[in-house]
Amino acid sequence: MFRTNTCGELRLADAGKTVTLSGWVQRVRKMGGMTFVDLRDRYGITQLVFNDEVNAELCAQANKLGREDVIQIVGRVNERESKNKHLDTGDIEIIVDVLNVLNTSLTPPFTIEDNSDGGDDLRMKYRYLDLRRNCVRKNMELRHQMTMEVRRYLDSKGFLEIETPMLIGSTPEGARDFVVPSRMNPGQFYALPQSPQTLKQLLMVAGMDRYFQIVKCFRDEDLRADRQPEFTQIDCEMSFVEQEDVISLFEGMAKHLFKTIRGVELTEDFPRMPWSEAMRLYGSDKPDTRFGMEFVELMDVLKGTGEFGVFNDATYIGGICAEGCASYTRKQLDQLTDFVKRSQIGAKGLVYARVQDDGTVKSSVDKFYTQDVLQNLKSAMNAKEGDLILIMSGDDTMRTRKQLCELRLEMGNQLGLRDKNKFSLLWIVDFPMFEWSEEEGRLMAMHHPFTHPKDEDIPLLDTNPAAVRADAYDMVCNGVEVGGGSIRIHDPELQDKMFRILGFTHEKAQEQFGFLMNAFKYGAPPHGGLAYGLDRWVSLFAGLDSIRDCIAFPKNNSGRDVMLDAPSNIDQKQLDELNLVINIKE
RNA sequence: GGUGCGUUAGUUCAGUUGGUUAGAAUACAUGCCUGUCACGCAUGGGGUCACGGGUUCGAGUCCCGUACGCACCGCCA
Repeated sequence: MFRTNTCGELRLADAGKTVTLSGWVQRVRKMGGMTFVDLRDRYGITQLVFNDEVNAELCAQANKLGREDVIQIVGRVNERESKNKHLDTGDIEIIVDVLNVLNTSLTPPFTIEDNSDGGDDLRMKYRYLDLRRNCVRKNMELRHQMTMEVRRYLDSKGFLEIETPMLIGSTPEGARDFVVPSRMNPGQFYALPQSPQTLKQLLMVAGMDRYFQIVKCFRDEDLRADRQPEFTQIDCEMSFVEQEDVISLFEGMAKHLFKTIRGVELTEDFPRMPWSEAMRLYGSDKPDTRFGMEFVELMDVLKGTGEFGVFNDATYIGGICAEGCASYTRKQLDQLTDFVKRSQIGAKGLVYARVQDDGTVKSSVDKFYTQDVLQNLKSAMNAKEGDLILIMSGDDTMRTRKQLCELRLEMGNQLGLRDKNKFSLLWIVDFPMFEWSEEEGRLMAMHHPFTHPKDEDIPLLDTNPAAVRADAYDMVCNGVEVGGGSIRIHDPELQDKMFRILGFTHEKAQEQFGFLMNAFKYGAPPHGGLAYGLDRWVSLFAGLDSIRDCIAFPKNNSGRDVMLDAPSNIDQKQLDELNLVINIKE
């Protein structure tokens, strides 16, 4: 038997017992005639004691131990003379009688401690060592607990967990597919699913009226701190439901997770915000509502009321009010201006106005406006003495709002309004059905082509498709899209019409999605669903900056697994079998 | 495809205006130490300053390019 107990469970009550423990050597402290060893496993740390006077040979053996050696010991649980409050097992120690070295370790490339000295790149290369660290292991445990609670909740609601295939057909609509060559079908390829979207709809046709799956999805797009090429969705679909049914059931799941994982009881319904409202107030379809600072449109106040050409030429002028920031120095304001001018935000400039203690407004455009106009600005912004008004303008409303959104988030950061322990959830609803793609020169589905238009907007499909809204909904928490879904089209004719608007010919639609439209001809029930991003949920609950930290073996920024050194070249034999020729352009 | 920042000891980093032998901390090794728990003390080993080119009497330091990493934009139905 390798162990009678774990390294985290022995307490004062166990004093006197003879136990066997196995684990990794965290640290060896040699005190001369006495040696202490911290023995670690995933449950905790237990201190081992070796005494030169009691057993010189054993103590000498302990002195030779190195970090991360794997050992097994037999010894007696002893009450400590001086207790360690920082350790759960800090009241006891083990007086060792037998020491077996099960395996030795090279000196690890970074220290296996909470505050490791290792950088990200190195940690990823030796991820199996990184995972030994408390803080990383805890993320894995949290992830496990969350998936368990998800299964518990959905099972209690009658959902079936059904696996769908990983090798499916490629669809050009949406993200770029990862593809897998087929040996048995020369020249043909499988694709890895971007999501099991069509498959879960087919399960609805099959009568599996409540389905879920905790499932890997694959998208061959560039990575970010919150985006991995393979990520995990909690994918769900239900039949005989309307938008309201889906929202309330999955709001229930969010509440269940908050309650069971964070101990937070959310009693209120999550607010609903139409997409157009989110864009108007926050310039984003995933607003961080932990703080206010909503946009105020200022066209009426500032366009044509003064000699400032930038505003007079603008098609959108918007402002935010930073409470108590009138004391910002010139340097701070210049830094904010630099922030919005950075190429990624790309604004031309920033206008600011301080509300001074005497109620007058002092702005960077004073010479163009009368104090009366500036007072109008103050009241439009609902600003008070000591506040700072920040204004951006442009000739592209969406673009300018997006820039103002970045500024708002930056101000939120500077003012400490984005507290990781505060959670602000809401639903964004009434998304537009389509958005115009400059690149493709056609309308694209904003959600996906299977999304049901709002019933009252269906007539607009023929006359003004750009104005059609969809039965689509996203759940947003702290500025992160944690999930989204929609009611789907179950009428083959409506689906066909949708494809036509998206620029598919009937033949092309049949070729790519014929399997779905054919299935719809055999009695498809009304259905809809939602998918939560598991990695983002775990990150949110763990307070992580990157989803990488809650994934056991993540990819780096370039989509590489630096531990496995994947992707890699394959043998010519493999290429031949697959009828593939490598042709890399210089 | 693009923007910004970075790359110096095993590791995390510092390195002044371009100037003698490139430092610190930590890790590692050795020794001392019987109650430590970030133990302490002493000693020691450890460097292709990412790579290639350029400027210069002289480059870790300045310039150009490449590679890699991170953050972001585009992209992500």
